[in-house]
Amino acid sequence: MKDKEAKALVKMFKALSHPNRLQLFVEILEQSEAAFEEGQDCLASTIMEKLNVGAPTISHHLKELVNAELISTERKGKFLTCQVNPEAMKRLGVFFAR
Amino acid sequence: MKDKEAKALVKMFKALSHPNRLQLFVEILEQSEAAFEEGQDCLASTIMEKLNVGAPTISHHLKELVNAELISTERKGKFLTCQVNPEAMKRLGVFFAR
DNA sequence: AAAACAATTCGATACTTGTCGAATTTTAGC
DNA sequence: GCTAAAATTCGACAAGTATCGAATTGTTTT
Repeated sequence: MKDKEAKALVKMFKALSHPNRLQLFVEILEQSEAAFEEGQDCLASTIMEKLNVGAPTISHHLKELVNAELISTERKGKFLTCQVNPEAMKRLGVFFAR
Repeated sequence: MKDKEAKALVKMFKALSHPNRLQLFVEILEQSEAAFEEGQDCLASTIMEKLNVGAPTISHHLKELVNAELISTERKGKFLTCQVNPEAMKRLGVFFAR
């Protein structure tokens, strides 16, 4: 395995290696799946209520997920919407398919 | 997702979230794949030469991989053999298959 | 039994990081 | 413009952890 690829994987795993961030990621994942029916839902505001942490912490965690390229975010006016990055899912899926 | 399942996943991700441990895991993974031809190879001794860390550190990292149920170990006399846990691979594969 | 080798345990240390409060920025609605 | 709401930035602190050296345990070999 190339060093570059290993680094990318480490970054992703690290991003998912904390309870709050994993939950954050799963929420976004499930929201994405449910996004067929309704419009995409926002986050920091919506999810902050589910997780028991403050806004600064959510912001920090989201940035790490983005930095690991697990999700991407988009500003929609006052809100911030999040989407799972399909590339990342595929990449990780392949890694564990042996 | 159940809390118990989330905790297990976090443990696995944390175990893979460090460069040396990921490399360790990948080495074991590749060794397992190559184990059809030859006999299973041992580790701390063999792998320690590839990774640039001391024996105590390897021992510590291996314990974490075992604790996360990503691998299992078996004593073979003086040596310690490692095998990837297929259950874990499947579990993680499913998680990213969406 | 003695020496050599593989691995583990134990403490200590340096570094990383999750969280918060306070202050700041950005956008919406009045 | 002013106020409220959503999100970000900043600084600080507590907790966790990767690594090492030294000492220890267990096993093989001579």
